[in-house]
Amino acid sequence: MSNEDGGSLRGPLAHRVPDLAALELLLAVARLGSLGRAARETGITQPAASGRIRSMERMLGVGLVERSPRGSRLTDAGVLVTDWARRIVEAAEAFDAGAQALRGQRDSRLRVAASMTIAEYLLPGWLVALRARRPGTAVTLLAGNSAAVAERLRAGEADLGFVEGLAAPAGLDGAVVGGDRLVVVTAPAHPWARRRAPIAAAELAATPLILRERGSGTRQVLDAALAAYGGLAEPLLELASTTAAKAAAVGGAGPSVLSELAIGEELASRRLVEIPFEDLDLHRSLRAVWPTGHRPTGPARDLLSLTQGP
Amino acid sequence: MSNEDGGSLRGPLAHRVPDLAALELLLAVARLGSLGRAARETGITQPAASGRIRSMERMLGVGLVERSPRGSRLTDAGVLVTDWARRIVEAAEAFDAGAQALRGQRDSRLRVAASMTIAEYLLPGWLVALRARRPGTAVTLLAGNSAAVAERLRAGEADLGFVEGLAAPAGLDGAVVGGDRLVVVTAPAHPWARRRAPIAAAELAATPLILRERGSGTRQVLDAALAAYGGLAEPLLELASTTAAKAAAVGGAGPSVLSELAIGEELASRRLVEIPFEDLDLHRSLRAVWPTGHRPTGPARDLLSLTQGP
DNA sequence: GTTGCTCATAAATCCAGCTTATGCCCTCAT
DNA sequence: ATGAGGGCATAAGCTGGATTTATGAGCAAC
Repeated sequence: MSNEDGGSLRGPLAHRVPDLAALELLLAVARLGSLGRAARETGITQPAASGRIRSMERMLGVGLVERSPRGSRLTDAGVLVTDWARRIVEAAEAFDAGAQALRGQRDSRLRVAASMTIAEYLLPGWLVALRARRPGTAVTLLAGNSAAVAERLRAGEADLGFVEGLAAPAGLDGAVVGGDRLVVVTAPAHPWARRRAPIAAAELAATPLILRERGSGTRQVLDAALAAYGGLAEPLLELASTTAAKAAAVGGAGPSVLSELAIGEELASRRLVEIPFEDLDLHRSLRAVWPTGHRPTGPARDLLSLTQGP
Repeated sequence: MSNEDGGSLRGPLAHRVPDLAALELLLAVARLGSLGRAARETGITQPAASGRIRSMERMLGVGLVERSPRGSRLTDAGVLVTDWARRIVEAAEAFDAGAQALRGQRDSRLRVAASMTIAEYLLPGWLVALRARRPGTAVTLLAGNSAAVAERLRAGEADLGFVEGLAAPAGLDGAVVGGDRLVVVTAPAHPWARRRAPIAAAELAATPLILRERGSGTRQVLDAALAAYGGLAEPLLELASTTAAKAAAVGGAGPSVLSELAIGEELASRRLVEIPFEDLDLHRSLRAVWPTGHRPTGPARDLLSLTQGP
């Protein structure tokens, strides 16, 4: 009776989750219906594919593929596993698209400057879509705050920018490509999570919160909105990154106010719960921006068209 | 000038994305501020950690951490990469939680039966949250259609079930834990994507669509809703899985009607666009269910409480 | 100055996974 | 029937990447 129970923290994730190559192979098998064909597509030999699938099945303790002399089909469990695997692969594709842009090729055809929030949460998805639609478009990404983005564009060092905020920076034209909203969140165990009535603005203002540091975009919006209600109370914690603030809130340190872009996953899995509030507008626009008069063309226009919802 | 451009399909993802162990290590470095501490936490030696980070930087072509004699901090690029990496790791955690449940331990304390859709898209997140709140709860997952879920519960072979549909199956009590909605989608290039007016129910009924096979939950809901408008036209394609239907729609084969749970990613990256329609209610409830009178207790109650939104 | 933390480098080792080379099974067509 | 072809499994040998141990060097605090 060692610690071989169905528990959780018995080792690094990498020992319990197959590597990307194996997951991609599984997706190929699901799509092509044959280990051999999947192997060929993946650029390995058939025995290698056979072995990889087998070791994946051993690792998970579940049969994934039903082999037959005329092909392979997924088992019921295999269908589920394959769908879960697809999530990992999609996240990896976003990572890859982002990382490639970060690398900053010399011969880049499209130079994008974006605020941190957008670069973190939205841009990778857009880059994946752009890659699907216009393969071979080399993209460079520069991340910085709104002022830095504006500066790059004015200096001609970027072709297209993305910023969040209430208005487009001076000297730049723009188009709204989406919205963001700050939400009040707590861990599910916090008393606020059991309230039925919305939090009043004044109560929110009077409560010590977990916040980003003064100067961050999130903090500025909140400061402005609560100014009419006496301004923010002394923060409970003041942290340098959205991630740190999120982690503190998840850990139950107290209520926080964060961008809904940053906490989708946490809300879905109920590591955080959203607390309704009233009398406040914590929306902000996400804008694509470009130098006044220089309407985007070429690759920049391609990317822009991806971001504009129907 | 080989194909070493900033393109896309120059090899398997695994060659351009670090493995899970490296990504976890990066997250640990970000959290702990030191390669050595991160190494210890990850269960490897300091030189191994140093090498892993270095090879990751070489792979991505970007510096990620700034080393100093009294610790390491992330670079600007490192912050972005770390956030993107976190997405992959979270997807891997969901995979792991799901896979472990699929394995079906003997000594399981909680046996869950769920419909495919819920097992695919929602359950892994719930299991991650459950693991965080009640570590050591061993969960077994059985996936099947609504009838199979009901059967398991009545036979006492499962403690808690999840089904989608308009009403709880006979003999079972239930509670709504969420909603699902069928949406009309096309590839962005499809003429419908440029329409401004919603699709009328009659027009939708008359159009050949990419659909799941007759008998699937999705198909049933759509059939029922369109019965009043002359019923569904002959399908354009009839496919055996949601994934296949999605792939066909993304490929531009035509319009499809799919669960919004299944296409979140595709909508966000605009590989698919949602087409508004009118005069139809394509909502369906997601319910937790249990044998009449046997209100869930223990681990089942823990899981149930996770799924009920505020 | 010494202790303690940080990280980098070097050399030896070890293991995991690949490829090549087979063999068996099944189906289909001749 | 009987061969041809596609599909998968097994065995053996090899290669390379990643790890560990051992050590050195830089900086800070006492």
